[in-house]
Amino acid sequence: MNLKELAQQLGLSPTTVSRALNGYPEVNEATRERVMAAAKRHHYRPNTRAIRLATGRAFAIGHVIPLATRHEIMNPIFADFIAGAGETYSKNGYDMVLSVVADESEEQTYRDLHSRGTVDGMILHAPEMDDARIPLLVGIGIPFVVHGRATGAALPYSWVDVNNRRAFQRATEFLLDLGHRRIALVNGLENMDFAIRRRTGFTDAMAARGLVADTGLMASDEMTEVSGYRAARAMLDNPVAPTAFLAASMISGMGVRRACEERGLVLGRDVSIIIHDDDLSYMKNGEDVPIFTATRSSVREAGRLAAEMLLDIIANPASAPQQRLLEAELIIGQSTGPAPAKV
Amino acid sequence: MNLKELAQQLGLSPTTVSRALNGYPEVNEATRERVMAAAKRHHYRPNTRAIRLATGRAFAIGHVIPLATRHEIMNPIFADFIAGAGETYSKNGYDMVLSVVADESEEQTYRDLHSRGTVDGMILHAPEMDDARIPLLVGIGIPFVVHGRATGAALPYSWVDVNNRRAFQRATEFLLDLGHRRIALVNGLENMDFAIRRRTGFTDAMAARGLVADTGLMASDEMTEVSGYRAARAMLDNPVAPTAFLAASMISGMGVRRACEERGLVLGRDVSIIIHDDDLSYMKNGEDVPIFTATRSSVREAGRLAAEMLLDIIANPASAPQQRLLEAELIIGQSTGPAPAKV
DNA sequence: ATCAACGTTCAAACCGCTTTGGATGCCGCA
DNA sequence: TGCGGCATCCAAAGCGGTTTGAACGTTGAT
Repeated sequence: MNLKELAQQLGLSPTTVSRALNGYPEVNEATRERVMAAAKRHHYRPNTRAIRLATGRAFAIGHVIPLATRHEIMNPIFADFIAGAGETYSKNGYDMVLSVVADESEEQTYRDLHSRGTVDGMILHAPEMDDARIPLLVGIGIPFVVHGRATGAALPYSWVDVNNRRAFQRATEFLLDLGHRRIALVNGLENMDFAIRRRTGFTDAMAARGLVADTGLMASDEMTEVSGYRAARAMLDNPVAPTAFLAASMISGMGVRRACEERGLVLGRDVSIIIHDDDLSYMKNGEDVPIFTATRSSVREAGRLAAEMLLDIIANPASAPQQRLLEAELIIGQSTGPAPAKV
Repeated sequence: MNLKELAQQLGLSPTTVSRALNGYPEVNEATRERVMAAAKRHHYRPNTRAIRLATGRAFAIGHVIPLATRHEIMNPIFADFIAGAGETYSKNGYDMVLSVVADESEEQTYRDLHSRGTVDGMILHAPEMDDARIPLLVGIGIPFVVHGRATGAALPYSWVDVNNRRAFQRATEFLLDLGHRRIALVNGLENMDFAIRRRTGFTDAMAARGLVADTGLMASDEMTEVSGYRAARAMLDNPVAPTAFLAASMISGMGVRRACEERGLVLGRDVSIIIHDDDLSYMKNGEDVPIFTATRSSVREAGRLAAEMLLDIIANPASAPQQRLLEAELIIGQSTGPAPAKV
């Protein structure tokens, strides 16, 4: 059943039916109700393809997820971010179109998504320092929101981010207050902006106490269980092993823990671990009692906020770029304790 | 730049330009090249909204991801499955539209996606026993492929699945051969079809050796780290504790491991664990040496296959339903060993 | 009684492409 | 010379909505 047929059924013109259904004021209330009832009765659903062509809008948001060619890793935090954003979209009648692309064809994907009119806006994931995609999207002239920030970006743009620097600064201070001095950082890939900020937070906090972070205690890699494990194992081999670890995620933290436990170290006694907890639904940091001491910030909530911001920008294209900085909460768990006394 | 403008530039009709670009034979080769060159020069991209309306096809596939209302868990295996499917779609010029919906509004989402013409086909995720969505989609008459199967479905349908029963049967036999008798199953939610099949594989293997699975050693819950931990801890409290565990996923397996290590049990010596490994990119089961003994089957590959199957069905609507059963590989890792001698 | 204003409805154009059903010109062959 | 067949191109009619501009009947004010 399409609009024309429905109009015919009702003895009305398509114009009036369309207006009745879309809440335009110039239609008699009695008529509107008659139309609404008939639409419901016949399960009429306007064809999105036609609406999109007629209105010139896509009612869809693009998420381009880069698949690092080298390791082909699909970062699991995307899953929760997307769940959050998806909530917002469905509430507002938008679709989400997801492209998972090898990062060398990423730029072309953005261009196409826009010039072919597939989407009205995009979310930019996993920004790097001086990220080239930001000037690209600004140049293209399509509304977009970055999940994260890009240090060095010259142009203003909209973003939603966690205060990564502050989070890791606080975490480091917490460990320093517990007496730890040899603190290791098991970071994400440092071409990622968030990883740079976390490192800064870490080194700043160390410096504030007159300490320099040992480069041998700073690793940077994809945030997987295995890489967390490997990094921690190597560091524990260090002649002066660290007494505490900062891990970039729940998952790499589990790798760090595995390395520690393999040596018979007891968490919170022999060694301390603080992770950053994205509050992933399938990877909760414990229930009432957190497994890890953590800096926590819900990535799903970030997804919701970024999507809302983007829809707002689409609705008000002239408005200035928006920003939203989320503070991470410091959760005290069982994985931290006073630095062990020197042997 | 749209088709009409491009045609004007070239002094041709839109018809000819369209045909030249789409490889129709009734256009002079010289003309075609001229058109192609001009299209490239002007960065012409046909508007997808118009193509979709004109052809009556969406060139898009819908993935409806149910968000269990109770716990709102976004299963992370979706991420890798989608990465696999996404590869296939981009290769074939299809978009992926993702809806993350509370499961009570799932049925309506399927209906809408189809009747509004947003997608040409769908992938059905996480089928349950007697899943109501299968008759729904068959009734609607839209091409679809199920990732998994639904025991009890009356109508034929297309699916891609892992041989879950066989995988868990083999894993159980492996443990039995190592001398284990008290084997625990830390399963996924048993309204999920795959979990039922795994349990069957487990109990069948036990029965074949004249053993009955102890119901106290069978847990069923969401596959999170915490629930794996809790289940294992409870089982280890059992007067006759299990000497081996079968865990439904890498993640719940890590919870099981945590519970074991908390008791000072050494993996592969005091206790054995076998997991099912979906070969998730961010959660590899070790590198050269697997962490866990596991039944492995790449969910990303399943995504690729399901997408290919679906596109094939869309291209050949009259064809019979297709099926593809993938066998899991048994990977021997460090987490299993002979059953400890009775004390 | 006249006419502007209003409320309500409609015909037709339009969005940007595909596709049907010719039209045109040229060639070879009878 | 005439004509069927072929290669090539085009005008126009869709696809299913939205939106513009106008028509029509009523109403109220003058």
